[in-house]
Amino acid sequence: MVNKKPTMGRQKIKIEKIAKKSHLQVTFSKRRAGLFKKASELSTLCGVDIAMIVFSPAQKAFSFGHPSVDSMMHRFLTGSPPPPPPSSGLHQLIETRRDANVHEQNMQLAQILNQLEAEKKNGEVLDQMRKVNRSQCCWEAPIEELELHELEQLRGALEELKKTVAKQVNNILIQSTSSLPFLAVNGVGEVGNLGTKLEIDNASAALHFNNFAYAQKIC
Amino acid sequence: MVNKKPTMGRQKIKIEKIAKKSHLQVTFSKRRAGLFKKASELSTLCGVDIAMIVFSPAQKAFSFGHPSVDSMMHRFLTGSPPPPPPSSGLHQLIETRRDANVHEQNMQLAQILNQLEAEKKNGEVLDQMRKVNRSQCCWEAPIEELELHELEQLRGALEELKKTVAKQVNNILIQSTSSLPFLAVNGVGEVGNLGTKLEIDNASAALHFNNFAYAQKIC
DNA sequence: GATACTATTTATAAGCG
DNA sequence: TCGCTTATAAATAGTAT
Repeated sequence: MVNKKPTMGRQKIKIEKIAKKSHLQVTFSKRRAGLFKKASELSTLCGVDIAMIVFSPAQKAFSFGHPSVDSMMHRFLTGSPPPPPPSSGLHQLIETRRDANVHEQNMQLAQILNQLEAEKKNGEVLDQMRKVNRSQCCWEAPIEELELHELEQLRGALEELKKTVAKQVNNILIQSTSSLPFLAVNGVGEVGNLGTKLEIDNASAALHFNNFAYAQKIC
Repeated sequence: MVNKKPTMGRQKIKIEKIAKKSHLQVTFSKRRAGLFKKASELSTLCGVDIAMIVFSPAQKAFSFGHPSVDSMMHRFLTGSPPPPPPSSGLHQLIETRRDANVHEQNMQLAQILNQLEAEKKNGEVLDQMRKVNRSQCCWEAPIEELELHELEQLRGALEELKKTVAKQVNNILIQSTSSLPFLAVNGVGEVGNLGTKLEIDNASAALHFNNFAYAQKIC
């Protein structure tokens, strides 16, 4: 009887950058799928919202977002008052926050997540940026030298944002937003002239949640 | 001989909303940790960027972000022509992009991811916002009525950003930013009078990166 | 890049302190 | 809420397609 097994089976590996590119590619593919599945399961099991973005080694990006965005935006816009947070001690909370640096970071994250999800919905942020960008151009000549020193400040800040976007144009991104069953729908299409591959996993799911929803309303 | 085993061992479960609340809490805790660990591993193994936010059942949010941005941004900004997309067809890509709605979304995602990671590093974005906010105040009176119609546009766009942040104050967020070993540092603290719990997993990871830094420089 | 096929390594559902 | 243990469910490394 030959003891030759078909494969070595799973081998233990160190968690460190994989050198061999082909190998890395396979691992990325598998683990990304696994990660998304896990996220999807967590979302379903606990009824929570999850947003995630993963940039592939090839400069493409995969994103996963659980449902919630829809319902969240809905409540948000329709203004349906959320149950949990009793608006009572809200102000105190706000005051306290000013001293908590960590909170600021958290806020930023939350804010960004919001935008992120919002964009997915209607591309609001991009519109904002364009608007800013346009305005900017109009100014440079006419005002700059007058006395609007402050304006420079603002402009600088905006430019940063604008540029960040502009600079990333060459990053072809793949976005796949899915919820469970996670691999349900799958559409593939070619876009652009660089052989860019666009993949979209989309399974509109059952969301729950309303975070920023009331935030808007209360403050 | 008693065949009584100490435990049932892991049992198979259906991927569906967990009813028992105490159970759900435990599962959430464990799986979130597992998810973050997986994300961390993927990030390390493949050297890719990952950003993720998870809202807990209690309206708190956990976020995970891996550094990698640096490598991406670095290549991007230092102009080192990224292997795949030869910067040659950049303009074409930009043009093409205008017609690809999906690409816009992707860009937005990328941009936001960037900001997100940037904040984690030094709260630059927050600073930006504050700056903008301040500048804004200085203007309102002096210029507004003159002829800077464009300015209004810009201001409006900025206000949106500012407001988004301000409006989210009541969302206590738990941010855990970790890289491997992922559970290294762990701080817990109580905040506010709502029994809000703030948890922070912080493994000042070895981030590398300065996004807006060179962005500013290059553009 | 994505899949299929196993042998193994991991992640975890339960249960207990 | 956490931490720890155990038995079992899942994920996945190595390969080949």
